[in-house]
Order: sequence, then structure tokens, then C-alpha cells
Amino acid sequence: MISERSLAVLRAIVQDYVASREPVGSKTIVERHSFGVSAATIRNDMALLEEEELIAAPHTSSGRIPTDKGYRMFVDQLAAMRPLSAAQRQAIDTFLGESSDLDELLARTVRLMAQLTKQLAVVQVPNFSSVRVQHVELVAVAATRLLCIVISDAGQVEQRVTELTAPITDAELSAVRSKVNALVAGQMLADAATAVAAAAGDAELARSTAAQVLRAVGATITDQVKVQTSHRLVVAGAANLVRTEQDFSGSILGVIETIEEQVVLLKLFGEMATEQHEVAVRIGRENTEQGLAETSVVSSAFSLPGRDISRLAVVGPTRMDYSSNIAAVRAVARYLSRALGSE
Amino acid sequence: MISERSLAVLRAIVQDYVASREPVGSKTIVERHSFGVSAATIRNDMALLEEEELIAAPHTSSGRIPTDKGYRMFVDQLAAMRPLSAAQRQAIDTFLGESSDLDELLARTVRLMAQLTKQLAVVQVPNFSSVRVQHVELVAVAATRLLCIVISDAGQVEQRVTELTAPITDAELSAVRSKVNALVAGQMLADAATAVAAAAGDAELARSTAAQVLRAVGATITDQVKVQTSHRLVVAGAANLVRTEQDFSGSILGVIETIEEQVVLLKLFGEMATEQHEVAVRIGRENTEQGLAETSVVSSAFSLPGRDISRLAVVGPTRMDYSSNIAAVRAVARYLSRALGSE
DNA sequence: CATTGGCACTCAGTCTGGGTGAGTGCTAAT
DNA sequence: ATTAGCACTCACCCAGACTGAGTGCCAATG
Repeated sequence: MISERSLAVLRAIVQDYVASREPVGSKTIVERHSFGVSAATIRNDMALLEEEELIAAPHTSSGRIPTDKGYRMFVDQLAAMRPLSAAQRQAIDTFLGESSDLDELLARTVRLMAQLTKQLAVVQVPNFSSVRVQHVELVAVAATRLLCIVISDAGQVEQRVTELTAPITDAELSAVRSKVNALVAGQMLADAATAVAAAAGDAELARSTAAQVLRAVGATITDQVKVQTSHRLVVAGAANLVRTEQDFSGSILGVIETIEEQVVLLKLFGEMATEQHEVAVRIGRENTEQGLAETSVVSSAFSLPGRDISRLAVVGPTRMDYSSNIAAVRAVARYLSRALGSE
Repeated sequence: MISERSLAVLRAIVQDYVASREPVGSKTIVERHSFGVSAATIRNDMALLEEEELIAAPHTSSGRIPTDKGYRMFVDQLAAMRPLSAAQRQAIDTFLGESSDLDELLARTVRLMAQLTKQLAVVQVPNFSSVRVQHVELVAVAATRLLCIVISDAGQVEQRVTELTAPITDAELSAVRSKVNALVAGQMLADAATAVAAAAGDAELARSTAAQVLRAVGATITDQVKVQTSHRLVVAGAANLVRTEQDFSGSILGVIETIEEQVVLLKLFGEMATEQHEVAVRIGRENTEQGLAETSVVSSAFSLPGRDISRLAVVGPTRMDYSSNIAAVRAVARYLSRALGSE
């Protein structure tokens, strides 16, 4: 069993190493922290910690640095929750307070997180949850140019312009409009697409202008489905990652590539969704992905009204300030979910 | 006056340096290129080029590397236009062929450019040109929840949900709808916003539900204006920039920060818009911006139907393959403007 | 038995100096 | 104008000495 003091030593090592980027030795610890014991005693504790693989020595004789396992213990048991400063709370309010559309909001969010944590920040764009078609609108922009608009019950709009082979009269258009709306209003998107496709394929219509219109509507609905199931990430603060380049033994190239890939992070978010903690942390090699072996990911779920639960995160070197990053990620996620949710 | 051969030497130096990242000496030149003269002669030419500040020596005695001015001369007079390979043309077709919505198209474009050029790629999101209100739609989502949709003649849609203080009847809603459409249909966005605001401020209505609706419409129109004047950039290929890190004397940190700022690049695009060449190139310190002093920007305009002319670019170290980057940027811009424009 | 002081040992980092070679600049010959 | 020859410069590499932070172990101590 590891003694209480040994854990305190681990905490000291993590804190000092995060602060200084230098392996920390027994002497430094007794100087900077007031343990009531001598350096030799600390050394004994450190030998213990090393045996447990919580710390390691970069070279035979130098200070120790925390291992992934050491950081894990720190995060799980030792990290004091550091409340955000007043200035930081203020920043969240002013940055996110004046929300406009979703893209803008998420762009602000991700920039805010990058700024608060001095790390690379990522936000997953949340999908709409269980969307139904509310209304289909058809507008003749010109004689043979038709604007087709599909509005979902979540207020999401998808539009597309189609070129018809023959002009269409207002009367015809009205007829098709009524028919389409009768067909799809209130339907789930996928069902609506099928229904429209079936109608367009109907023999008696097949070569008519109306069928063209129906096909256009179907394509627009399909587009909307596509937009909603496209899992996208918004990223900011790449400069912060470059700034911490020295914390990576290889280069940050792999890390940046992995993040640009997006798919890896999306997969990771999926895995993290099952964790019970409000803020989930993946440390170093706990990320099975090659590119993230030297990074930690601090992530939390958030939800916006009418949208699926989604995630935001910061990504940085394992040598990061977990306390404040966890606090910042949690605060932003909560702000998004509560302040904006109850609005 | 600089002799013909001296210029050929400059070309050789640029090409070799771009290929090898190593200062190139007189001996290397006579070995790799078949000038019919000895190294000493080349040295004389090099002395000339150095006098003209087209090349410079990193240390007293080592090979020469091109200066910004040298690259400029290379680009203006010496760079052979390198046609894209069949594979590259193919890539453009398959990547951009199946276009869906604008965001998706631009995301593909920027990724494609990053891949083709192995540089960081940027695309400016084009605004709609001279937009008018086509139609305003009001939908009661619930008794006191109103969905307000503004559709422009370019097919751009902006929607927003408002909470009313009192329920509104279908009849009232119809009346307001007609009134609003009469007011704003066909108007430019800015005028429409003013007109609606005036109507809402009208004394006899001021405290009515109708006024609330009008204000909602006004806000939605204003949102649409905002979205359209928001100049945004889409970026991809940051990993490529990191890969060329050694080409930067400082660190790439400043470069990445500058690009994340966006505003600098947008300003640069504004300046480049006046250039007469199809593809504009800014080399090193020609970019007055601090952060881009060691980078070159290769940029071209493109236009999509119904949108303002906009720009795309690649950004990389001054030591880049100008011939192929220029070719790639031009090809992508043309593809966007022509293939998609005539669609 | 935990703690401590003492001490030998290890080893990364730094500094030094000589050697090497690529490459130049100059000069005199062609 | 071009060339060969030659002295010179200077970044780079290597090996060796030195330094100092830090460890590991042991014997002494309360």
C-alpha cells in the first residue's frame, strides 16, 4: 500500500513538473513544499512510487516525471478542483452570451475554450434529435428554376435550386406543393424521403414536370438527412498545441494530422460518452490511437435544445494543468447546456 | 544588366534549393545542370546575382539561397508553368464533382488544395451578391412560439424562433404575414430591416403581439445580413505547415496564430483582389504582416453563381514549389468558377 | 522502524579545441 | 569572357574534460 505521504509526493511531482517542465528531484521537493522530512526520506517515497510505475526517470540519474499512470492517479484522487477565476467566468458570459446561430455559437465556444485553457479545443457539432418534416415550400425563382425548401420541426432549413426541363404554372406548383406536404408533413426525414421517392416513381407521373419537382424535394430531404448525420468538428487553438511542442518526444505532426482527420476524435468521443464522470479524461496511451499517445483529452458532454447530446474537449500534452482544464471544460459545457438550454 | 546565363543560374539555384533545402554552391550547379562553363564562371555570375540581392549567403562561405527578391524574379520570369498531372486533374474532378451544399463544397475544396500542394490551404467563404428579400414565412410552432423564416432571392434562408408574450391566432398571423411580405418583398436586406423596424415602432401597434412579430422578423433579417457580411475562412492542411517547420527561422507559431486570426488573411485577400494576374503571389516580406514575413501566399479568385467573387489560397514557406502550387491553385479556382458556374 | 546524514556513483549537458570539407573570392593565365 | 589555381573562411563534427544535479545505498539515530 502506498502511504499518504507518498501520494503527497506524487502530487508535488506532478504540480512541479507541470509548472517547470523539468524532472523534479528530491531536493527540489523539500525546498518547494513543506514536508517536515528530509530529502532522503522523499527519495525513499520516490523509490516506492517508481516501483508502482507512477513516476519514471528520463535518465538514470535525474529527477522524476509522472507516468501516464501517475497522471491518472493525480486526476482521479489528487487534483483539487480549481474554481474558475472571476475573470474567466466573466469571459464565458460575454463570449457566449450573445448567441446568434449555431455555427457562430460553436465557433465562439471553441475559441473561448482554446483561450481559457491555452490548449487546442474541439467542439463536436451536435445533430438534430429525431427530426420530422414540418413543411415543404416551393418557390418559382424563374420560369424553369425552382427553389425547394424543406423545413424541419427543429427549424432547420435545407434548400436547393433545380432546373426544370419545362416551365411550370402556378396552379401546377400549388397542386404539387399541397400533395407533397400532405405526403411528408410530420414524417421522420428518412420516411419522408422514401415516400417522395415512391410518389415520383409512380407510373402516371413519371415523365411529368411534377415528377421532377418531387425528385427535387426528395433530394433536398436527403440533403437534410446528410447534413444532420454528418458529424463535424470545429477546432481552434492549433497555435497552443504548437506552443507546447517541446512536450512531445516525436513531433506534433502526428497529433495535428490526427486531429485534422476528425474521425479519430469522433470515435474517441463516442467511447467517452459512456463514462460516468461529468468530465472524462484520457491520458496518454490510454488513447489507443497512435497519434494521441502523448496527449491527454479532457472532454465533457453538452446538450442544446432540440439537439442530440454532443461533446467538447481540449487536447494537449499529458503534461498539462489538469485541474484548471477540467474546471474550464466543465464550466463551458455547463454554460452551454444550462444557460442556453433554459433560454 | 543581368545576363541571360545569370538568370539561368538563378533559376537553377531556386530549383535546387527548393528541392534540397540546402544552400547551393557553384560546384553543385555545374554538376546538376549542364551549363557549358566551369564552376568559376558560375561563381562570377553568382557574385552578380548577389550584388542584385537576388541571392544571399547564410554564412560567409557556403552556398547561396534565393532572397525574396530572387523568388519574385523566378516567379515573374523564370517559372515554367507546370501542367497538372492526369492524376491531379482526376483528383479535382472526383473531389469536387459531387457537390452538395456550399459549406461542404468549400470544405472539400480546401482539403483538396492542401493535398495537391502539400501546403496549408485557405478558402474564403463567398458572400451572396446583392441580396433581396424574396419571402417571409411565419409558422406557429406552438401557441406562443413563432418560427420566423426569411428567404432571400438567392435562396439563402435564415430562421429564428421567438417566444411571444401572448398567444396569436391564425387569423392575426395571416394578417401580419401579408403585411410583412407586402412591406419587404423585393427589398434589399438593409432596406427591409429598416422598413420592418419602422412598422414595429408605429404607435398604434407598439404594444401588440403583431409588433412582437415584426420585431422578430426584423431581427431575423438583421441576422441574415450579418451572416452574409461575415467574412469567414475555411482552413485545412495545418499539418503541412508543421511539416515545413524547418524552413522557418523563428517558429511556425506566429504563422499559425496569424492564420487563426483570419482577419490578416482577409485583408491580404482584399489587397490581392486588385492584381491583374489570374494567380497572385505574395512572397515573404512582401506581406507586410509580421506573421507572414517568412511565408508565401499563392492565391486566385473564384466565383460561384449568385455569390460575390471570393478567393482561395495556399500558404507555405517562401521555399516552396511555386510552379506547381500556382498551377494547382489556378486549376482549382477555374474548376470552381467554370465547371460549377455553368452547372 | 521510519528517518536521516553521508558518500560514492552516474550521466546529461556544456564547454573546449582540433580537424574536416564545402565553398568562396581573388588573381593570373588563356 | 573564361578558366585554373590557391589561400582563406567558417559551419559542422568529434572527442575529451568538466560540472552538477540527482540518485541509491548504508550505517547511524531517535
